[in-house]
Amino acid sequence: MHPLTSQFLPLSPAALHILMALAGEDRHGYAIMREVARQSDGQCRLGPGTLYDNLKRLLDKGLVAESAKASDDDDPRRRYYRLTNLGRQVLAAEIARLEEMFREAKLGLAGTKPRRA
Amino acid sequence: MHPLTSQFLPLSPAALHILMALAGEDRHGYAIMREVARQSDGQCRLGPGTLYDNLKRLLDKGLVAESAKASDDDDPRRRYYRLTNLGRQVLAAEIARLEEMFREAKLGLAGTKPRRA
DNA sequence: CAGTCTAGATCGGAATCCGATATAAAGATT
DNA sequence: AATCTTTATATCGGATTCCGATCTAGACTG
Repeated sequence: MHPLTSQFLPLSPAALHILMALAGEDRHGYAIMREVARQSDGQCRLGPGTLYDNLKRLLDKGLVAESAKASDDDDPRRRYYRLTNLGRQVLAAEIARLEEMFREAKLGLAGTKPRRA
Repeated sequence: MHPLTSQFLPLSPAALHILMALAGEDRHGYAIMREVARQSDGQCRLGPGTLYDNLKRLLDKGLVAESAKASDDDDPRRRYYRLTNLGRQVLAAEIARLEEMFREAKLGLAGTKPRRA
């Protein structure tokens, strides 16, 4: 476990979803909300309170930064966000962490008889 | 997405960890706490408040049930819990859901240039 | 017996999420 | 131009969840 990223783990569900929405490209706030809903097939929908609350915290922690506008003819109200390098590392670490645990859980689910402690 | 399980998703982190701790075998409360800490390399530690709060809710929802004692010479204070069939299905569905999203996120992380929305 | 560990459980406070709400610009339609 | 709808940022009170101190007490060890 990397000392660099472990202080940020475990991520809250909302933070995880936001980082994942930004994994592929920079997005503005409203687009993040839409992407989270899309990625999760509607299972996870962030309201504006949750989004901006979490964005603020992620900005403060340096996992996310504001990024430049897409272009000069882009909607001028939009504020774009991107993952920092740290944010990418933290997201990768959280994914690795959970996937490792899922591996073990799936082994347990594959068994049918409860074994006694 | 199965209509049977989707009403229970997304799971909160604590609920997910508890279900995973019970995936392999029945455990009593204190052992669940220890297993969660072990599975997550100490990244996630449930305090007693979180544990019993969540256990109660999982019991109410039918994802977890109390189970028989391990043996007659087991510590008599212990209360054992097990995953119900529904609990197993919900856990499997949550893992599948997250793994699918991780697949996509990892593709995004693998790219280095931010692409514009 | 005293000390330590195991085990169940509660509860007030802090943190996080929900979602209604507000404001307003941009786009579409009439 | 006026009106309606969608996009976009943001706030905030209330609800929910988590934290962890705390309590009680049994089991084990020396």
